[in-house]
Amino acid sequence: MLQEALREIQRGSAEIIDMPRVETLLKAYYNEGKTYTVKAGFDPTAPDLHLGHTVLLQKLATFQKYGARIQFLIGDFTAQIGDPTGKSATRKTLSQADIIENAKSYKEQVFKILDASKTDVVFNSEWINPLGASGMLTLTTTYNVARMLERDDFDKRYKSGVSISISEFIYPLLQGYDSVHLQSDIEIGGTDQKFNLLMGRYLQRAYEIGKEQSVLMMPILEGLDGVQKMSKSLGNYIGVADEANDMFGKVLSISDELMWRYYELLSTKSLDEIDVLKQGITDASLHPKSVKEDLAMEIVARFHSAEAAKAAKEEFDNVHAKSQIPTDIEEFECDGAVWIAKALVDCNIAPSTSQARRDIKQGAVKIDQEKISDEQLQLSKGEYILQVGKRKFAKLKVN
RNA sequence: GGUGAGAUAGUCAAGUGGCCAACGACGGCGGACUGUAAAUCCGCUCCCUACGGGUUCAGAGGUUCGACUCCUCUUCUCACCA
Repeated sequence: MLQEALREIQRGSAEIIDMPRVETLLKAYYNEGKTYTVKAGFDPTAPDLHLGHTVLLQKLATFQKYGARIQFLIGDFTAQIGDPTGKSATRKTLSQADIIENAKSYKEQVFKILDASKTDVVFNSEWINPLGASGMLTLTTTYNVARMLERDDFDKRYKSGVSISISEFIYPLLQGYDSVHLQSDIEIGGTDQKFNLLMGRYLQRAYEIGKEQSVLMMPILEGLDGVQKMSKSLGNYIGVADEANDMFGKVLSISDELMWRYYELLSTKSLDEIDVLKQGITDASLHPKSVKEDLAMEIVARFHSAEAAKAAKEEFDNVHAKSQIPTDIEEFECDGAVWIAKALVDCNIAPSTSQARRDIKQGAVKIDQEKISDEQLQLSKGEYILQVGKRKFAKLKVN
């Protein structure tokens, strides 16, 4: 039991600092029923989560399974500074109302994964504001500039002459102080957070609270392309709020190799179960596609429902395996005869008439399942199902 | 503060007076093959009801029949020096 717990906790992690202590905590849980705390910090600015964010949540859920109480920290105070990740420095400050609103949508999304009864949602302004100037000073005396400059991106920026504001130095200190206040036993975060995570450990020692948190770092999840990290701006993400059909399709579009990565980081299947799947593919008793479908079903079910997952799979089979038209297509209307290229643009399935013409020329455009080749085609009165490529559909009603 | 280099389409990167809507690579899109996988092959990749027209090469002027290419100023980036 303990061994299994340890394995699941280590699963997929990039690095764990002070694993022996994690072991001690778990032993205490199994032997004496003692719980422990695991902290993870989140930015209140972006409640728009994608699967990359859920890697961390998934790990927290694992901890919950093995006796942890989660400190879900919303960094409302630290958000005013902005983590110095090297990106363009200043970000706009959020109003109190915004933060509350964001926190609310966080909860909606997050508790699809986490057990709310074992989670405390906390805001760090709660204890940072009361610190006051003297508290802040005390905090800053615990560290020095030379060590602060050890942080990789500070080092690079300093050497290349890019400005670093003093407030950015404060950021890691505050994040570390959160761990002091919360008396966290373990903190988890992305690998890019290493410096800040270790700061928590260091400050707990400096403040002599009688423990030093262990740190568990999760790797950054690759996006659909399998190369770059999953991010909204790269467009290679699966959003937790994505439509069930979309989500299903996106998961199925990943490569076989990436599938295992997703299994490891996102699935709730145990490592043993996953090994069985891998074995099945090796000896050809399982088809990779069906294994991928299982993963897609699991993910869709998590954020929607089991029924939605089933429906998504059926829809997918219909559309792709049997190449039928999807059941749920966006509808448009227009008046009078319409030029086909214009119609494609109006229905948002082509970006410009130039592109639409090219698509037609290349045989990518279908009307009611029939491939067309005439760029000059005029659509007269009636209803049409327009299609560009394999994925873009629209229904157009010409009046 | 001084000196030098540079700013080209989604990104990187050619192009130094007409052959330039601009080589190439990547990405993206489409097609073939498939499992809407990967790999591979082929085509497309500024806009416009288009064998033609329009607007592009940091910005503003100028020289020229003609400029991404030359000149001036402006803004920004980078390197070296201080």
